[in-house]
Amino acid sequence: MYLSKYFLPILKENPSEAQIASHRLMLRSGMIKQSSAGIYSWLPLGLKVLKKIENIIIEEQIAAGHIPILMPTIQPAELWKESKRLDDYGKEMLRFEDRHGRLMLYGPTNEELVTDIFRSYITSYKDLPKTLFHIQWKFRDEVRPRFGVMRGREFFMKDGYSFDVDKRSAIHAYNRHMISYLRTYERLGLKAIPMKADTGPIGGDYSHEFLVLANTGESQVFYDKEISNLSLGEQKIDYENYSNLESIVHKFTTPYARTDETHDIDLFEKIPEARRVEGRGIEVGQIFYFGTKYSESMGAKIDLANGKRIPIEMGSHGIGVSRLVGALIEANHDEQGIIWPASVSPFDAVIINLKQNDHLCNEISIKIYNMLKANGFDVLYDDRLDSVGAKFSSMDLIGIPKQIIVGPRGVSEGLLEIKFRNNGQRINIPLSNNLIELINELKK
RNA sequence: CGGGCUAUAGCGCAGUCUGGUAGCGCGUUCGUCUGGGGGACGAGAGGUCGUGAGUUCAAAUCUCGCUAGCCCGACCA
Repeated sequence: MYLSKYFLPILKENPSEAQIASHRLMLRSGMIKQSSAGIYSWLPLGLKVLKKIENIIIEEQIAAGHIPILMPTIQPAELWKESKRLDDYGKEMLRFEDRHGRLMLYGPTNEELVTDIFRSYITSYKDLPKTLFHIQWKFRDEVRPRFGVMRGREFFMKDGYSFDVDKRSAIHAYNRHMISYLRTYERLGLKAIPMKADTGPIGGDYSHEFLVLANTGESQVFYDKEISNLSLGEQKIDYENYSNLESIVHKFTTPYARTDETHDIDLFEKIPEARRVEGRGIEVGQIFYFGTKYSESMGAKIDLANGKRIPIEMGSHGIGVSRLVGALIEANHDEQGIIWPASVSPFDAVIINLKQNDHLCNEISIKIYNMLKANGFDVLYDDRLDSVGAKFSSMDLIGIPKQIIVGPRGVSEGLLEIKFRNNGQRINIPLSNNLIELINELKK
């Protein structure tokens, strides 16, 4: 993409409404534009990141055996009457009437809708287990939206719903979600810690929130340092294997890790002092096994082999996709701007032409651009006529991990320069005919 | 939902107290120069001062209403 042909409305000054880094940087780098309180348009750069995160989530959910669907944003209120949540939800739920006077709502979540789908078709234990998920816009009419996309009213969320014949199978679904989420966060370049969450009236041990450590986070967190050293790494996961998943989940849920909601000071103080960590975190996901809460009230039942009819065991599992964009920036930025992890960066690399009037620099920049595109890289070419400083600053701001710098000085010596956004290091690369050295460096 | 604050050019702000020609920086347009960290000079364009009423010879400025947005708290993925 030639920058001169793109739509990248960068702001030089800080918008007055943005208080925290991610919000400020998303506005400045032209990723989003506020439409009204807590509601945003996603501009090209922001949309690219949002879609990259979404794709990683989809890949990992499919790898875990879960099935994508898409449910509507607008739901009929009748379903919520059935589950008895219509009144419980209060003013957070945006309600309105259609032209026939039927009460509708903009969905804040989809348990009712998905349970309705399931009960319409599934009647036998032979059809279970199944997990359906979708990634869709949701709306919660927060009294006080803030922090940009981290606490908007409209938000993009992955929510998955598991349907199982019994508790053992439902817990396996829970474990699949735990592990597929851990893998997702790792691929996003984030350290997210599963923390024991409040299960409310249902009780039990089967709810975890995933928190990204950041001092702007809204939750107070307490954990054993050991848990932050755990990672799935490259290990292959067999999502069908009950005991294998169980042992991984056991490993990740044994060390103490809780938010202030479930914090137990006595347990916390049993951890050796050197390993106790207190901090703040941003919640980027939650998994929850809740048994027959909705299947019971909404009549989603199956026949067993022995002819008995029982309500389906369910769980719901969510990842805040749009919120993750903010969380990623909170975790990856410096004074100059955003520093994208390669997996979610809106572009793989940017070519900065330092002398836009120079024939040689132009020729070489264009050649690199075409060559990289042909090799499958998504490259931004900063071909603006702006001064060098303006180019460097704005490219640092938008945070592309690798900057390929083409300037008269290097070109005259037959060299290109790559600057790495994360550590500021620069290396020289010979300017060869096939650019193989450059391509290899970008593949790293 | 309680408490506080703001609204003036695309963005950031001054002007409001003490009513009288609407201003600054950045950006933007044109031209010349410049070209390894938001460059220089020159010339332009751009505002019914959030909105409605009132006071006044005269309102960005004073009064009242409304709307929108932000901050603290309660709440929340």
